[in-house]
Amino acid sequence: MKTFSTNEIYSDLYEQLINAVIPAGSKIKPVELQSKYGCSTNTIRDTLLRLSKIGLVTFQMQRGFRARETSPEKRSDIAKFRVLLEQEGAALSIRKAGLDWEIRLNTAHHKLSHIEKLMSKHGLTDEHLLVWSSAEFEFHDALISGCASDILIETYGHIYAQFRQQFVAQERDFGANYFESIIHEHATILQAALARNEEACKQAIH
Amino acid sequence: MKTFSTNEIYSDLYEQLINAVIPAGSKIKPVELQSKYGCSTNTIRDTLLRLSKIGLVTFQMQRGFRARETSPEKRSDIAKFRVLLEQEGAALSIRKAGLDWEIRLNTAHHKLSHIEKLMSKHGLTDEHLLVWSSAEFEFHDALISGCASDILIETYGHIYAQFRQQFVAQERDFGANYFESIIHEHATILQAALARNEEACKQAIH
DNA sequence: ATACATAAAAATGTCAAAATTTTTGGATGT
DNA sequence: ACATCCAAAAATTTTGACATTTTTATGTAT
Repeated sequence: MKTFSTNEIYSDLYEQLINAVIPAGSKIKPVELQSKYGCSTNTIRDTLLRLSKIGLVTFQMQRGFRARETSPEKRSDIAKFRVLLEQEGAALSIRKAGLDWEIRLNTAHHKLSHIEKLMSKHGLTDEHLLVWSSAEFEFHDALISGCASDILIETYGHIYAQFRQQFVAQERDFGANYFESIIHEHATILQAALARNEEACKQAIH
Repeated sequence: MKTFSTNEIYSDLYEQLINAVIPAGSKIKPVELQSKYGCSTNTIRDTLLRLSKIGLVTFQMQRGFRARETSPEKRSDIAKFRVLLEQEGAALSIRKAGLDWEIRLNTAHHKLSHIEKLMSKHGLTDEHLLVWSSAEFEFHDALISGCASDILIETYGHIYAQFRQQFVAQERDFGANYFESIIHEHATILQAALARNEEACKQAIH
């Protein structure tokens, strides 16, 4: 049996959580994962505590761990909060950041755009989705990366992960034009950002 | 020797961190705390992992724990971010919240105000400072409590704790009029909030 | 002196077992 | 049928020992 390093366990659980392989709200029992990863329950516990920092996992004393719950209200809540942070981060970037940022953003969009084209041509394989997933994050992360606020960037990372966790499971059936509109949105954001137009960018993010 | 329950260990460390008894940036070694709390190093580790969720403690694999670092830049960063969240939370509360919220906010301010009067009359004992500390949080928490966004409230709690951690150590020497102005600011915020004036409230928070 | 390699010490991480707490399932009585 | 109590099972937490990694100290060569 393959043995996992602690970091691999962390990454694996992370993946499973943001892709809702471990469904939102479900209980996570160290004993059950122990055999899968070939380690002690303590190591799992340790890892889950670390994941609870991002908010993917909730923890209560004597009650163990759960994948963070979801509900229509929570999804709306997290989506709005994400918009708030991204708007602020983008606005600050537009105001403060220099050429480095523009390049970084452009590069990230280029990558993302490339994958999105592939996906709209061929179907949506799980493999594509995974690559797209990280490229999409990198784009949004690049967008706010010029804001000069570490705490905003850090928090955004957590919120983005939770956003994924909450939505992926629900929105499995992307309509054909769902992707088209996403692609268009990304382009609009890029355009507004590079034009240094704060208001247009905020609008586009929304 | 007194033995501590795990929750007591957590609370005690929490207090020490936000009051900079454990100075920002300093290393935290489980082995050293073990004797103080009368438990195994693993229990300390566990507790520190939980504290890292709030951001009071940073953790790196194989490098252990530290009280979160501070610097002028970081203080400015966290202060700005706190303002952002509080402005948004207050604005949403003003827009959405009902009578309950007004009452809660009023009550919190009343308590806070009471303590602040005591403090400006008599000096600043450490004991007073502790009570004030929690009353101040309750006021700001009440202010955003009507925003109907759990994730904003949760995040604000973390940021507020970090804010305390970063500033308490630095600003030990409150000038006499420092407190006067704080008292005035709280009153201004309350007034604007109850008048349902978003812009004035945002201004006051700033 | 500085840099580098190495050995000793300290700190951190992992484990399996024991202690504690919560949950489950059934028996009893209302 | 419903609630309550109890015992068994399961899950969680804590522990102390052991393995691994990092840090510190020491000695050697440039």
